[in-house]
Amino acid sequence: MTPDLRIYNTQTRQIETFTTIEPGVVRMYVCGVTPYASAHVGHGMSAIVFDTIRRYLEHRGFRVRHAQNFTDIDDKIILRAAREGTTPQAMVERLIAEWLEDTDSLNILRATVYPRVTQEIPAIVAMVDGLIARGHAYAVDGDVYFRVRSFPSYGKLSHRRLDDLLSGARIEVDERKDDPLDFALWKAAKPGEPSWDSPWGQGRPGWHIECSAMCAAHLDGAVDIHGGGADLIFPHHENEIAQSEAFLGREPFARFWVHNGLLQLSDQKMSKSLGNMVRIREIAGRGLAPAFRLMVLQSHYRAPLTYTDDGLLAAENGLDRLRAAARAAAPNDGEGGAGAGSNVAALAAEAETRFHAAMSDDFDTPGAVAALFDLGRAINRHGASGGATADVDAARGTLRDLAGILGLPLSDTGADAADSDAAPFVDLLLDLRNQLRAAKQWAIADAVRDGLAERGIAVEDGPTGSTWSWARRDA
RNA sequence: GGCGCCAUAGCCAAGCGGUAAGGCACGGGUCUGCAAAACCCUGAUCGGCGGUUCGAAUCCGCCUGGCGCCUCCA
Repeated sequence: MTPDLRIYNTQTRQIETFTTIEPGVVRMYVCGVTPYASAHVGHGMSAIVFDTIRRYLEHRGFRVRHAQNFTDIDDKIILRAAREGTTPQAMVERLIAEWLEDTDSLNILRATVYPRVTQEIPAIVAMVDGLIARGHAYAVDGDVYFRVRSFPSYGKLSHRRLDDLLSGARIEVDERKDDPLDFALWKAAKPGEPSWDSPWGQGRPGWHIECSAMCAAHLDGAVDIHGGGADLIFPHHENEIAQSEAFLGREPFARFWVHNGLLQLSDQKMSKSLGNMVRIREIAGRGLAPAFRLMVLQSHYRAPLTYTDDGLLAAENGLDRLRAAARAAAPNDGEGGAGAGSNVAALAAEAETRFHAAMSDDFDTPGAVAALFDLGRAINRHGASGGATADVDAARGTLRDLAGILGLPLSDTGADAADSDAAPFVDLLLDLRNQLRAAKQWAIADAVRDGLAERGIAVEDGPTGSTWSWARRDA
């Protein structure tokens, strides 16, 4: 039997049993990106984390309504577009297309909807208007600010007190605001900026309001899971709560606040503003996107993870191990003792149980992955020992299925070798080489293997014949 | 200054009161013409000091060292 699903909630700081507003349906909103530069691996980590959560929820039988926004208008976009001599719209379109390519490469399922700020202006204006009407916001010179003091529970997500925030002294003082902590819902347009009509004049939305409006428009106002990187807890998510709950007049706006730890690069947060980023397309271009996914999954989603190239390559090696174990047709030698005793079927069932126990416990993907590796070893151990090959095949199926839940495809990477234009020629070379081997012409046979290796083709000799595959690009 | 997180074998990383998962790398074996793969074997008492407990990596306190948020950020 499958254990209850338990998830850590940032707001309560506790692991709670997961329940939904509507039975069988999960409304999940994950803060997306502001497309003003290529996505880096930190964004990739977040996308992988929430994609894995979504996949597991779906595996558990939930229908997941997954919304991820694009903040397609803001200061940085305007600035960057101007610098590049293009329009904000053109740049945004290009980068959104890039984002979808990048997330595809990481095997991220497409969200149910990708709302964009610029397409939600009426809903945003309506919400801002409603907040003014309820006394939670006020307009000044074309700007509109949320009155933080009007929302008594402000700070409940990030566990801050207003007085502590004030003493931070890093809040710029704006005389026009009633209170230094008040934040913008609507910003008056400056000359030349993209802008929209509103009751307060030409302008555009503030940073936080979009997500509230989109949750209202696309997920019926309240959500079961609201996610994002840990750096969004304050002020972004705190402000979202204030806006949404003040507007809706009820709580909670989100039942589970889920935040992933941040990816670090050389012991420092990776961030677009710091410029210390590694782009997703760089690793995808090296064929290491699946390895990156495994690297992320081998650490708990709430813990920070340091990105290193060594770590990435280590994950690739581990992934190869899983792929080999899952490969059905490979009649590996490896006549390990195996023997009777434990049987694969039982070990597969055990791995599955461990997998679900781990995933149900606040998405402990490292534990789930460990179960996968153990199952892989059990398969390899029994693989060649004759016996119940049907059980071994079934275990391979279990391994592939469980890995699939994590978004790790283990299916034959050998397929692309067979499809390659070079295949007939490589096959011919291997055929000739095996004739040489039969004649014990080792030196020439090895020269062929070495020559192929130099050209990126790895050859392996097994008891039933030789196989080849494209070696990983670069290394 | 305020709030919070982390510190486990060479590296990465689980663990949530009962005597340390998993991955990578290293070394020794088996198999192999060789190589590769696979399998087997080998390694930590959990940053330091106190405390609570029959019992703590797991709870509490202090210290040391990292990091995050408080400003745009996944």
